[in-house]
Amino acid sequence: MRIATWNVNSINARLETALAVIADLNADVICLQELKCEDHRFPREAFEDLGFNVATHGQKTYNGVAILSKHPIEEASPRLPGDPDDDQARYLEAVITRDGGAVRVASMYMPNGNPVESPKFPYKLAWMERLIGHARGLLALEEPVVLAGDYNVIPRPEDCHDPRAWAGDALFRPESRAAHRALLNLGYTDAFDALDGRSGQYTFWDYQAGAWPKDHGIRIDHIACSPQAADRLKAIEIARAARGREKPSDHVPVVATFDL
DNA sequence: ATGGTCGCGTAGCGA
Repeated sequence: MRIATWNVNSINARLETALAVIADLNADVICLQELKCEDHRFPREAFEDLGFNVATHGQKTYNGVAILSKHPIEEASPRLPGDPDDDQARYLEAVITRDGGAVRVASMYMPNGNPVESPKFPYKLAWMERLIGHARGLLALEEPVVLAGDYNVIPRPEDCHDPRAWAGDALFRPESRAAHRALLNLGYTDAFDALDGRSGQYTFWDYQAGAWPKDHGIRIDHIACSPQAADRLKAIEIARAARGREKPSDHVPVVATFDL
């Protein structure tokens, strides 16, 4: 089973590009982020025509996450537990079933957190703490669990072109990196760490200042696997070519392959 | 060169 994550940066502005990118991915499950539309404006039929089941959790203008799956989607559950007042559409969890097994998949769009002197940074850290609490509970199920998404965290200095340029940014602050490590330290395996780990393998390049042609990117889209998923993890790929297309998202897909 | 680019929605915010 191939499970992908991709921050699409508006599904409606990107539909033609998205259909081409997704055709190339050959994925069974695709977690999308930054839909930037309410559920009734998601182009569901375009993906159903490609053979995907569709679950969405959108909102007007900002955020929004979806799960596309060639296998049945069960127990689709929007919202990260732990704060009933959080109305930002950043989390959708579902169980993907196929003969003889199931995998629980979350599509996540973690808060950016900038500027760090604003309430956005504590919101980011609180969101990550809620995720850690929820992810701890999921481990008790002893199931294959895959937490995929735009984490808005640069894990290591080697995951950005110029660490000095990112010093102090919410994506690279010690608190953000520590929260990401704490999630993994619960017992989750980061798919890229486990199978690749190279420097300079980016998943995001800003639209500004020639970041893509200069390869001034950052690696912020990640896939965390429970032990039962990590046991079956076989490959990790970053679909870098997507950034060179017409009308690209600023992120590219990441795909993990499992013996599931 | 003290900006630069997108998307949403139609000004200015978010990234």
